[in-house]
Amino acid sequence: MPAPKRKRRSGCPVSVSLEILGDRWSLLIVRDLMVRGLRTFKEFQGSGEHIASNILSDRLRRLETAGIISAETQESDRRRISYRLTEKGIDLAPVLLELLLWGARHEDTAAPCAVIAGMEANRPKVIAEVRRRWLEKDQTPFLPKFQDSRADREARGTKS
Amino acid sequence: MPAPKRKRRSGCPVSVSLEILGDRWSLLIVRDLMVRGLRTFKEFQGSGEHIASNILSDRLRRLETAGIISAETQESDRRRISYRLTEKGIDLAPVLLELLLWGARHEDTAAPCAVIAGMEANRPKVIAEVRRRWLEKDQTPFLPKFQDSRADREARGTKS
DNA sequence: AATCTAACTTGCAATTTGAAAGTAAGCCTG
DNA sequence: CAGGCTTACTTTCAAATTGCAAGTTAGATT
Repeated sequence: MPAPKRKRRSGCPVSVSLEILGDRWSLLIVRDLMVRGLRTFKEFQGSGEHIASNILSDRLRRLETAGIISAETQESDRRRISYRLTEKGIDLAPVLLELLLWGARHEDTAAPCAVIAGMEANRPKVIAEVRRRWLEKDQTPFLPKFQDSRADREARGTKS
Repeated sequence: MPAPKRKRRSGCPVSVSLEILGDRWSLLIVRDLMVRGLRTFKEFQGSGEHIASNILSDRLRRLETAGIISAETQESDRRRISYRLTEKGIDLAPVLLELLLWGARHEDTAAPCAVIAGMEANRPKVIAEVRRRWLEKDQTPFLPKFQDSRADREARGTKS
């Protein structure tokens, strides 16, 4: 309902969503906040995909401008800024879940089949759990880091 | 299961999906194929968001390489190339649907509330219908073009 | 006071985008 | 069957974006 931004390419909701989220990094930050319990700049940097600090800074600003995350300096250490998903941000859970399921089904990823099958069969439960964790500020990781893909591991195994 | 591409940022399925789909255009082409019945280069160009021809060409190539669409030159006119979603491509329906619902809920778009509410309440039916149309090559548009947003219309109404 | 740390900025080269113009293959018309 | 159209691209080139490395600044720590 809110936010009449600048000029849009079109009024199509898909197009509008993609203007906000359509890049290689924004949804990864949302993922880190949503299912990995990460909160700070430094944690995002160490998140495995090696985002450059200027890009991370830019994306955090855009996500905040878009109302998807909010920033708050921590009381205990005022250098630290805690980022948190807004309601609009947590509402991206279904998008992220479907992206995860699609990637796991059609690409070579490090996600265990059993986990994926479980999520696929219980979408509403997964969403509800993610949402509950957000509400209660439960910060324990819901999903692990999925270190590397099968291809990567094999490449390492069969060295050269 | 297939396709061990080149080097991945990580094995996380979300990250992998975003490496393939994470840009402003790819999913719009998928949308045009999935719900608007568009098939050809020219039709995509006229789809409302004004994609440049070099970008469109590049994205079609990438989507084909990724196994999301397939290309076939038409018998009737061999200049014409018909693009079609593969199974992997039609499996993006849930991703697109969730992006649509999120955009419609949180941004100012041209999608009628009633339509959105209907889709939100009947996700499986919407997906099934989209899939059925794909299987049967039913080309009649499932969703319209969503000409422009409320903001746009108001701006035009209150001219200057 | 000196050092460390977190979250940025800045500089700059390399890549990507986007608008416009060009091209090549295949149709179509007189 | 020549000349003009149409479709699907390429090419060109300026502008914007990315990514790496090297600062910078406010605040904590020793």
